[in-house]
Amino acid sequence: MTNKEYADFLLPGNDKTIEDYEKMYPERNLPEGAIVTRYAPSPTGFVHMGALFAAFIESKMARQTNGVFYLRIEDTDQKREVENGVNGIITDLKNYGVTIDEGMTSESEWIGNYGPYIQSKRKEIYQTFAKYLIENDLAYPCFCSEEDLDNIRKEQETVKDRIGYYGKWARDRYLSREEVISKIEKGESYVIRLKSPGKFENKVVYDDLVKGKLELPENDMDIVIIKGDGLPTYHFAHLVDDHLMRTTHIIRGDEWLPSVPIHLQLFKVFGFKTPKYAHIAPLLKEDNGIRRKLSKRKDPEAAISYYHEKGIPLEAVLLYLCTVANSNFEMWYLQNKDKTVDDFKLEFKKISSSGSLFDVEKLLNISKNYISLLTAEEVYNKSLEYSERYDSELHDLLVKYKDYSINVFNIERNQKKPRKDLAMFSDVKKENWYMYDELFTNLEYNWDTITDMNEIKNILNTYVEKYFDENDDKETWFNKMKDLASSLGYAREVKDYKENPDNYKGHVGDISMVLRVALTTKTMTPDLYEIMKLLGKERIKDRISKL
RNA sequence: GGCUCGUUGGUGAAGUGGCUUAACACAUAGCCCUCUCAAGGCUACAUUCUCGGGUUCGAAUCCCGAACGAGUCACCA
Repeated sequence: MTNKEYADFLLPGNDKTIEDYEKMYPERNLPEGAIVTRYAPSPTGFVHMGALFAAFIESKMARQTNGVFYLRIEDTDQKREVENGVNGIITDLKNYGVTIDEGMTSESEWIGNYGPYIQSKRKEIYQTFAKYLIENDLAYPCFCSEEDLDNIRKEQETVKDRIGYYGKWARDRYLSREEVISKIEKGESYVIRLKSPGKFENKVVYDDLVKGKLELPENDMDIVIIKGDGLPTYHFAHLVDDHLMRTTHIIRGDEWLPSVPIHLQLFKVFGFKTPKYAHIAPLLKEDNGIRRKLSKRKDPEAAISYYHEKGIPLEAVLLYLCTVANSNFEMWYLQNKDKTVDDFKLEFKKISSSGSLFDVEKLLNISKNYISLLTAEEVYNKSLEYSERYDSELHDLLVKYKDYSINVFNIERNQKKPRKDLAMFSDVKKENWYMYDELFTNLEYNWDTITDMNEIKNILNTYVEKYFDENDDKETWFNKMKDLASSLGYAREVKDYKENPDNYKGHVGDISMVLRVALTTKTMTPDLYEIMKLLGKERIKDRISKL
């Protein structure tokens, strides 16, 4: 039996060679300095904020160098798979403005010339590469059961040796070919392991784009490359896929840092050019005084759908992620307000090597500023889009009163320092509900300094009878408020009242407040004159008389 | 336990031996402006960079050690 026959015996199936695949997936013809990156999730649910953070950096780096960003699905663990997982990822990415050049576009379709972009459809490719190793005596079958492995580990613990399947502990490493064949003929199941040429005492040095120069022990573990079901492990799939898809930069979470020696070794064994690595720290959350990784299971704010449901604009999320990625972005953006994230050049070197606390407070602040710079029409359109999906009541009102709603959004907006009351589109109803009669029910009035109902009635009646004229401009309107105040024994100016509080019942502000609460029930609203303008004569009189 | 990484305020952080009496932003507090709120303006908020040694005329920045935190050690990714 030749080496080739032996390899075919262990992994029967196709007869392609590595060269065939090299020809099928040639080097990419890209401009100098172009970066090829990928986002490679397993379809186990929806996208996590930390994953979006990584995907954001990956796509940004590709984009700003005129490179390629693609989506590859890592579905080699069939136990963990979730129905419709791929579609969930695609939607989440789309919702957050991360667009792909190549890769999966649905559960089973893809675009690009380096596919399939889903690992379960690449089984033959991995096996071809594994066969090469077997042929060259760099890989071998291992028949250890879970129990066998467990025993090895226990023994290592009692002897206080390093844990793992390596060197003298690699039980099946030296099995003869005859032994292997007879085991297989008996029907024993097996995996394929790398025959690691590394020594733990040796160091491998490599330069991580984020963490800097790192010195790690060489890999000496005979890691599994092909599992019992014929599918590859992450390590092997990483080698094969990122080589054939011509990825230049591997950007991933720093939980992968300890396996870099494995990956470096794999690339070396095949003689392939190693990609550059950038290991980014996870987003953190403070929980009872300790910092831990933001967890999708424990933290609702970890799922990016959370932001979508609240109506936080995707631009704001991206703006925030960009400040976390490169903190100099914040300063740059302050000086370039008319620019967007796309115009900023992200740098690997400026990515923090330790994890950042994910600060929802700051995100909201960014979002608030972002929304304040939009036009009323834009706010309307985005609110419409949001409510269409998440708030049908609001949606109906926005459709029914389109121009009116735009005018409501326009209050204190077209000015140098625009109003900043909306941090997300779910705030629209919270902030503006009283502008819609349909929502102006079940009222609870929050009177401020003046709470005596007789006095309130007196103020309102006097106002409606003597001072209300819907055609007044703002100055006239406000002067009339002052007239009203003084006619009832209140100070025209707040200052006067503060100087001689005993001379007055209150001041013009107290009077305005009565009107404000009567019309909106709230003590905190935007400009009262503007509100009245939009409400109009009939509704003003109506709301006051109903009171 | 082995290996590896990290540690500047409540938070994100700037900072690479003298320009730092530690930038900027968020949060918080106070004042001002003001018909209310939001915004805006002003002010306050680390005498010190986890701790302990060392090198140096000089250290947050360089070296050594410790503490703490994190990651990893699967036929999961």
